[in-house]
Amino acid sequence: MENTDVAQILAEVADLLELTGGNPFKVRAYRQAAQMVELLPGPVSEAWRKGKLTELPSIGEHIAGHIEEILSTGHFREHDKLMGKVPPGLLEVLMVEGVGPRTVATAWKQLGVKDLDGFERVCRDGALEGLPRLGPKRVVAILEAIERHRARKGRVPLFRALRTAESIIKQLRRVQGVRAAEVAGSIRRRRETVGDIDLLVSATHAEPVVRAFRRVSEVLEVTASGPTKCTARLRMGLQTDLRVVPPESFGAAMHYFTGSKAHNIEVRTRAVHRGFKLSEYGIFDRKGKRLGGATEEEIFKAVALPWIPPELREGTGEVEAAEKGRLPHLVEEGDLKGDLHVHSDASSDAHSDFEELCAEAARLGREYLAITDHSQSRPLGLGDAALHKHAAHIRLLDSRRRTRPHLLAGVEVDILPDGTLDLSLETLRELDWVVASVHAHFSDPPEKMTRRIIRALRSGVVDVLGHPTGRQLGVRDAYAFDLEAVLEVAREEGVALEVNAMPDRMDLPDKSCRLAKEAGVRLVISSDAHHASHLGNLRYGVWMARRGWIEPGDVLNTLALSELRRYLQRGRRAASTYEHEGISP
DNA sequence: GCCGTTTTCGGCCCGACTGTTTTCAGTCG
Repeated sequence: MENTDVAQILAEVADLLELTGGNPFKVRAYRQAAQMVELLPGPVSEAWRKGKLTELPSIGEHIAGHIEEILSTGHFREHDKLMGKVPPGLLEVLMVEGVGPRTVATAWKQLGVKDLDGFERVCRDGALEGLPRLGPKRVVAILEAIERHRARKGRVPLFRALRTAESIIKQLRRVQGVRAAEVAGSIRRRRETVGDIDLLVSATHAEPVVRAFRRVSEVLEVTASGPTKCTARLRMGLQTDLRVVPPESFGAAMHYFTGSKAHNIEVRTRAVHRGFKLSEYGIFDRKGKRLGGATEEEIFKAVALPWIPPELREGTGEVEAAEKGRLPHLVEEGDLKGDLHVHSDASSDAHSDFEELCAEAARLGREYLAITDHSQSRPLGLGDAALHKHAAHIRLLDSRRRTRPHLLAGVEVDILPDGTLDLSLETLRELDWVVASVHAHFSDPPEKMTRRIIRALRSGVVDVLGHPTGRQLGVRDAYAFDLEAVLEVAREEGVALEVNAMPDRMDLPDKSCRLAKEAGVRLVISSDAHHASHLGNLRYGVWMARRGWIEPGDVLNTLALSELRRYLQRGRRAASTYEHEGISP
């Protein structure tokens, strides 16, 4: 039982309660608890064993008891009971954007809708349109949203797939005779969403590995199984393919099953041009003599290439770059010196105080943290006066601290619909670090969104644009705007773009990272931590950056604090080109 | 169901937007 499974059960209880008209505050309690569990970096079962569940924010005595029930029995009676009352297919209907519990409950009770197909049917045949507050425009919007939902389906965010994959790998490594067990496929390439899980094992005898795999608790149903290969559907919904190969083929198989398809075709073509044959079993010459295959390095070497990091293997120029010795020296998590987007409990949606944040950041070896709580238009966010006080408090605290991490006084200020900022420029100028983000009005038309963001970047007080596309993996697509126009302004104004490392955001997307680099815009890889435990999530941002060919020099927070301070002084703070208030959007 | 320098009861964010109405319900962030 993994965090995701527990979180899913709790979230489903919230949905089911909502559909049956339960107490909305109870609904919210379950939802918050689910999110807490989902984003916990360590296993929730460990917190349970140590009796520390109730120490987590949003988890009280009741829900801790429920989690215990789920972990120890695999079931939650309350959940089963609710599932008996509500058609389970309705949960998927709730995931359609713009469709909430009231609409679903109405369609269910009045039209007998039981699942997404049924819901689509009543949208199309006009039955839904007659119901209260449901006119033609909404029905059209809903049908479009159903289509988007269907397009997203079948892929899950990397962090979910990775957790399951790593858990299975750990179990396979314990099987006797296993030399190595690794995750391949799009997970290894660190794509932000994953359609299936590819697992690869090196062993002299395949059968025990396949047998063990079939018995793994994550497996729901085995759909195909042979002596060296097994395909199964997992409880979490994805399909997974296991391949067992002999040690002398492991590198070739890793390369083959890591992909991408486009990358493999390029490398294989190179092999053919040299008179070789490349397959998942190895690389061979014309006479069938094995030239290599135990390691990936042997494969690359045989086709006269240096080893290419998996994140680059998308067939987007990495082979050519490798051939010319121009592969980027990709950024690594260890290059990051600090974290420049962190919420303290002064933000209503965050849970850790300065002390907890500093302790965890110290443990992770961070040299500095920028405390960037929300501005006033967020619920309970900070206004000018409150932020002034907050910043003073942060600086005082920092001056008293003798150890790392150092604290920077910052803010995450909202970019309002007209492109102005949610705090006075005077206040913002005082701060060490300003993240500016869009948090509302996501559906502005692209031209308006572009103008809105550009106006914010021209304010002369913004250091970085936070989670630039607003996407939430598996939930919400990026909002539409002209990235290239924004990049141009960002470069002119010396504003960086954030690579937000929240596992369900990973925003900036990889391709956009690459565009930013080409446009001469610096990046900042930040955790956007809302709890001390989230500070460890930076790797998700690093992965996106690596997929975007990003090197340490492209990333501001690879700078030591003294260098960062120097950079900020000669950067946009020196010359503001724009008077914010007077310009219309 | 959670939470508490407004602490064990009684709050819990709330305004904007949209499509639907003719004053507002539902959804979202």
